[in-house]
Amino acid sequence: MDQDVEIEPVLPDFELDDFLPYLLAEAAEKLSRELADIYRDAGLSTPQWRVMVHLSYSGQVSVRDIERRVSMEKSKVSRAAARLETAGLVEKRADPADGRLVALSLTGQGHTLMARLLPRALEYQHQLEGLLGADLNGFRHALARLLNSERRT
Amino acid sequence: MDQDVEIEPVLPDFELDDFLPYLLAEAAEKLSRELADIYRDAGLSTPQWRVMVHLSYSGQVSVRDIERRVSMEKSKVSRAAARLETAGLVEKRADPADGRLVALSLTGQGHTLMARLLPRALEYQHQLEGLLGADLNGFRHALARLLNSERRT
DNA sequence: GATCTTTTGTTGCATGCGCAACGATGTCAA
DNA sequence: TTGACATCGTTGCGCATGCAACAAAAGATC
Repeated sequence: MDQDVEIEPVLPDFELDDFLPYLLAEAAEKLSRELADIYRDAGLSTPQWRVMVHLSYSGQVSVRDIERRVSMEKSKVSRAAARLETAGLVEKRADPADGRLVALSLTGQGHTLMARLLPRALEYQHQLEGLLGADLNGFRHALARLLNSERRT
Repeated sequence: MDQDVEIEPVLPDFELDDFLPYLLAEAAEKLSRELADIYRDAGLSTPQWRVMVHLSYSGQVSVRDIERRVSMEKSKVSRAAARLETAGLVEKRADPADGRLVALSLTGQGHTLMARLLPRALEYQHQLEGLLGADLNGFRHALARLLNSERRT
């Protein structure tokens, strides 16, 4: 009778607008784009921005330190650092204690730049916090849970 | 006296772990990575997955439709669709009404694949919802606010 | 000390991306 | 109908990325 009719299983109801990984990706991309408006004028790419931020409050660190702390591939960090050095914003020296390590630090120029950019980044953060209002604490709590959770499988 | 001493402005206190754009980016990347475990076995890339999801509940659409709906570059959609067609998961036909449009739709094979993958994606979603617990509503609310907000400056 | 392993940072290579340019089709106005 | 303009999808190109391979340095083991 209907043996040559393709039986297509019914797909479950899937609403993309309710799907958390998708929503989170969209929101993250939007915030990243808006934040980039702050440092793009200074000629910084996103990886370069992250390295600069890390150097701003961590003093003298190695590539490996940044890789661990900011979860960037070490090759990404290495290339970002190379360009920052060329731009005169970062200084690369050999660690005297361990020859494998590279000691990255801000130059005076880099320091001056971050003194200009960081307040604007913080202002943006305050804007976001104001926008979230009463949901801010729950939001932070939820993010922390997601970041610290382990995959069940 | 100290006229040749470089005066370095003090950088504002900036804690990366409290910075919302960074936290959001980290969480989004983590969830995306975990979700990818579900569809990577099927040989799908992330853009391909998004196209498949959209086709799963939108029926027959054009490249432009997906571009608008899923906020992917049209070139990205185009290439993803081309590979999905090669893989036999998606069918590309010319829209009879408008020759410029391409009518994308799932093949039987694509339908079968999504019938297998979508429940697993939903299960992952349920895991996340369970993890967030009481913070879920606030979290969703906050995400909606961020996504719908307009840049002030 | 000699040898093997581990760690650190850079580089080569293949791949995917965004952007612009393009051809093809459709729309509008005169 | 014709010509100017808009829209859609693909493709070429430059560039960033992730991964693996690599050299240099440090550590471990004997």
